[in-house]
Amino acid sequence: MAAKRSGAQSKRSQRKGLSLRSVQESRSEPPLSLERIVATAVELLDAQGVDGLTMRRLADRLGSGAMSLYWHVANKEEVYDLALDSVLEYRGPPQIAESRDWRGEVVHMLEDWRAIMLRHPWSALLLPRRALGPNILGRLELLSKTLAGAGVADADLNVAIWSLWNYVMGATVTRASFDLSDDDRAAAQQRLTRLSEHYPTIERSRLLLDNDWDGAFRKGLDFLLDGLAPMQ
Amino acid sequence: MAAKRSGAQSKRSQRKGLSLRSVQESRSEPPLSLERIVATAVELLDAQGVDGLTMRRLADRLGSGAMSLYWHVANKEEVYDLALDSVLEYRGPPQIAESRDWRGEVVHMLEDWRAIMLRHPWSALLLPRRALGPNILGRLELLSKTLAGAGVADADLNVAIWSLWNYVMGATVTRASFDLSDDDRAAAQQRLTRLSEHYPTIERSRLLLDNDWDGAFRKGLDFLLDGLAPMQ
DNA sequence: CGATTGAATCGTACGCCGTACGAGTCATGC
DNA sequence: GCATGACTCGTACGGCGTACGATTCAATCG
Repeated sequence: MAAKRSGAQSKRSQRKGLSLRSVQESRSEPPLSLERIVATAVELLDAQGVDGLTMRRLADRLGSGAMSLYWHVANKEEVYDLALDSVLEYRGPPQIAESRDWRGEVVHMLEDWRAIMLRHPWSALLLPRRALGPNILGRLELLSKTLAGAGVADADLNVAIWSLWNYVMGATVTRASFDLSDDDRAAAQQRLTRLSEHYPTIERSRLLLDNDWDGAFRKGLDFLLDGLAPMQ
Repeated sequence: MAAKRSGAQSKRSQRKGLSLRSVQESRSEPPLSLERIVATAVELLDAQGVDGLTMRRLADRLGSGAMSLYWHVANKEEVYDLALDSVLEYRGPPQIAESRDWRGEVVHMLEDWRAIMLRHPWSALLLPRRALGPNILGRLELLSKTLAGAGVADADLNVAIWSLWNYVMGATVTRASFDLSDDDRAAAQQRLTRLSEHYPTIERSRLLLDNDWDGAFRKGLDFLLDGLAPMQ
């Protein structure tokens, strides 16, 4: 059915875990490394979008042959996985004491999340098609812990988390898709105006045009949190 | 930047609009038509997923040469666009009188929407990357009209609509992505269990495992609608 | 009636993609 | 000095989207 993602392993990762150093010592940094590959992949994705990333281009940018990548990485899918997860690292909010303002913390976490994905629009399109990496799971865990700490019962936790996650994902994906099609902002506006000509209510509310996306995101989030609050 | 989608036109659609009949008359139905192409593309997408659709395969299934498709369609992107929009047709709820139970209507529309996209998981992955087709816009318009009819002020309409849309999109995309990676349900469970080992709260809530997706969707939706209600 | 047209089909070919395969390089430890 | 194993990469294969031009065939017109 879908893509198989199970058995794939880079030759590198098949080795147990020994002997990382040796080559490391040479003067000018080793031309290839997983870190450099992932970082360059992110650069490329930022610059060219999801379809702009090809193994050959990636290798070119790294000054190596395309096939050299496959020592460090099992296949292109793994590059996508690593690039996505690498961008989603999260160091919590200032982290003061114990469970102060849970609502503020949740809002902060979710806005940070959204901000990242809007900064890297490809990530919003990629995420639904990739496995959950450690950073994504880490964020989910943190969200769960915060809500649980705020008193949400275990039974309600799933509803709470999925509601928030879904909302953020939807807002991010939608927004990113609008950004994507804005090759030329003015032309896009025109196109949308022409499109919404026969949709009077959409037209009247200027739904597709000058939205205050950030404000709308916050308001919807507040509605959800209002609904969630009685659960604690 | 992103893909250009502007100038593309099938040779067919460049012709004004005359002379549709002629060939129609031959005995065994004409081997190719936009309708057949789109319908077959949907079949293929249902069966093989987003990446399973290729022009050659599509043509094979239609018993024609690959290049013949390009008479009816400008390029592969257009096939995606048409397939997506074709699946999203909507005939409203029983449509009784004027603005009865607006909340019930909204819930019905959104659950129908979600149901479709879960029935065709590829559509959830496609939608964020495609332009808004007439059926999608039609659904948005209907949603807007219902909310406006329920008394939501124009100023609040955008927030209301985007909140709901984002939530539905997120829920759909997330759910579809879980379905996607379930080549083998049992193996997937195992993998998720192993993954969540180091995420105690996720583990405790069994967030990734036996969720009542439908119920959770309804509850989150109710929270949103509760929040929206005061606007009317 | 034959000639012309234009709708529709399709074979071939090009440039790109991911990656299998195996040969090459080179530092290390015997 | 030789074997080993980490790492790099050239070549090649099959598949992709699609540009281009030849082909077929029914309708139209003189």
